Amino acid sequence: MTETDPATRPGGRTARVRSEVLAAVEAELAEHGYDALTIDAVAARSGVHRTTVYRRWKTVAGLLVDLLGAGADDAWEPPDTGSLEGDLVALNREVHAALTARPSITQAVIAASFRTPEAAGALTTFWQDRYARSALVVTRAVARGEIPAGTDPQQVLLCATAPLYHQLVLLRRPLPRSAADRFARIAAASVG
Amino acid sequence: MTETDPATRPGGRTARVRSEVLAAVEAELAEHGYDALTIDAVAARSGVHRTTVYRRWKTVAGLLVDLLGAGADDAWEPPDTGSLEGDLVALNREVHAALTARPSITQAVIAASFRTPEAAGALTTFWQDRYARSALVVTRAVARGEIPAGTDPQQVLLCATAPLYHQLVLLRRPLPRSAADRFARIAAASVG
DNA sequence: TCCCTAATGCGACGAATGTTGCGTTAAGAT
DNA sequence: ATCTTAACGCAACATTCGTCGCATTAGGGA
Repeated sequence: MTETDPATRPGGRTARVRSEVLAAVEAELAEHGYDALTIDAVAARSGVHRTTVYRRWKTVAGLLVDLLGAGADDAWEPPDTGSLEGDLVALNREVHAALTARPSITQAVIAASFRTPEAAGALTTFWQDRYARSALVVTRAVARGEIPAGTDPQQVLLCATAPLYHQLVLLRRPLPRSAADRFARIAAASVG
Repeated sequence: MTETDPATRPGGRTARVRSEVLAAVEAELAEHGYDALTIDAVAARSGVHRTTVYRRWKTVAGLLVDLLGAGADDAWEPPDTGSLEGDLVALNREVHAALTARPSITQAVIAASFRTPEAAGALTTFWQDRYARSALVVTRAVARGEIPAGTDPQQVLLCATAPLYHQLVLLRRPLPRSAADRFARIAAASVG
């Protein structure tokens, strides 16, 4: 099952083109932001022809989805600090870092998700996976007897991370990391 | 100071055109959703000429911003039920209703805010105003001695409403109204 | 090394999008 | 009732976006 489809050629030039294009996307994102992220601009910067980008990625959203996938860590695991509060604080700091990075790929993909269904699908899949894995911090806390059994993991995680997304993405206002920590503590206390 | 700019003509035909166009926007939004919301489609539906729409509203985002402004209630006040928890529950129900309406103008404007800066500005202004007014429910609770003085209103409000936006807008998953109530209670308890 | 063909490059095309100049209509002041 | 001109209608134009057919390049197996 390790064999690849013989009709495809992922090596050599194809791989080089892909990395060049994705690098161009990131650079363009850093310089001019998501608004100026055009297929033509990416193609021109990468030196790859317009048609090639259109054929392989189809849309701007496709480019961002690929970039998100390339950067995604399949081995990602939620932090394990020994306490629910510590875990949530660490989680929130990851989210905070992802949303305040410049350029923030997450922010760009969120913006793209409002344009094409594929980007929206990719994003919800990504988050669904992340939240499913993160549920571990809650079940561990239950196992430790820290919080009552039957606690809904999704509710705790939403309570912790949602304010960050809302403030930084929708309200578009700055949020210090200390505030991120505070929301994590509130979420932990809400089930304590 | 009640006199209007003599160089402008808000009455008669101009007003009629505006209402026809905004009605077309809402109808188009209800039928085909935000994706299909094109200047041309709106113009064709309203019977107004393309050029007119381009000149007065410039972009799709401009149309939605105007629609948001037309629907905004300047006399809006936060609910006053007598308790912080009751107020927050009522507030969350308003947010929940706005986000689950079909079509949801709020959802459409959020989508538009990721395209053009004007829409983003209009939205942040709108929310800033709403959150500023909503702070009253917290200060009232402080005055009643329900919660300690010095409580940050913004933090409480974020804690209550953010999960709704996150789940319904970004995660794109359904959220029953009972869950909205629950998040309001958590927010109230976090400062109790 | 040679051969097959997937992947890319290239140019041209059509469609959608946005702009401009000018004539026409009607709001509102006199 | 008359006049001025803001707002609108109209058509032509420019630009951007996405697609298609065909030539060229280069992976990777024989």
